[in-house]
Amino acid sequence: MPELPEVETVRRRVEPGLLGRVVHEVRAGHPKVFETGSPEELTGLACIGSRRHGKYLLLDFAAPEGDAAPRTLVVHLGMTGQLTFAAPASIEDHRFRRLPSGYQKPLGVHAEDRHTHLVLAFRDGARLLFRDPRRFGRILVLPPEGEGACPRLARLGPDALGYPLTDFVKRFLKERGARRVKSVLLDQGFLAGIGNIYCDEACFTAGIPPSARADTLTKPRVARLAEAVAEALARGIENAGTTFRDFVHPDGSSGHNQEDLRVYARGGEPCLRCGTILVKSTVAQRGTVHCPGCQK
DNA sequence: AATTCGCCCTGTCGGC
DNA sequence: TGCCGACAGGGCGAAT
Repeated sequence: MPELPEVETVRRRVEPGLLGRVVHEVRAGHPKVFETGSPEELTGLACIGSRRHGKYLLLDFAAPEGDAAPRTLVVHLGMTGQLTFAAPASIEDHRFRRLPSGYQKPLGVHAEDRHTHLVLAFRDGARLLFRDPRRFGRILVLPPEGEGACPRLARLGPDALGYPLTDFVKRFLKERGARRVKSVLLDQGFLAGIGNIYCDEACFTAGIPPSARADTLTKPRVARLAEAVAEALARGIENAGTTFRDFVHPDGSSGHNQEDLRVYARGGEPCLRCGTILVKSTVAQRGTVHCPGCQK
């Protein structure tokens, strides 16, 4: 489930291939994937840069000569979204799919299939593909002035990457309410980019149970939580994202942060720090793992 | 007003 | 072996 580190990894790795390339042809798949605007509007435009806000990837396009109106392609990967880039001469790998035994995948770009919902074919033959079997992902095409008016983006709080710890503490204390800690961290309006994996990991590092009521945390513990969130995200990016099943880099390769996780997906296994058996439960309607020994 | 619930989706996995 | 229910969960609108 692509969260901030996964999206940032995709952004960094897909941008070099996109810069300067001009969209020649657009193929769109399932209509429900497209929420606002149409990808056809990108035809003739060149990619001039990329941004990210929380889990949203924003690709900016402008006319090479400057006569057509610019557009921003907004991509949310949802649960199973994959954004891949095929260089002009690359060969499609029809074996591109998850292997039953683990996260090793053949290198290559997936062939267009029934789950491919967007293909941007560039003039030189390169292609950007969006594939999403479960279709929780969304694609929006916005004019520059449409960004502020887009409800999805407007609802987002500040991006979690590089967010000042003092601001985190201040706003957490002010906005936490009677919710559980996990509920606050997952709230994209509070902070944009944290999902289930990095939430559980940060709570473990901070020694806070995800189910604790947010309004019971003392200020020092909130400060620890802020640090833990920053640390979890930074490590996720260093490790190029977490690949359990579907997440892939634009070239089809995998992240390796899954080897560095302390609690997520480790329910029933011993805690790496104290040996206590990790407990799996449901908090804020999400599968949650924590260590009863380390998180009190 | 704040918080929780139900729904959208398909592939995978465990149990029988 | 094969079928089937449970599960994964981000975000949004509805319900409480």
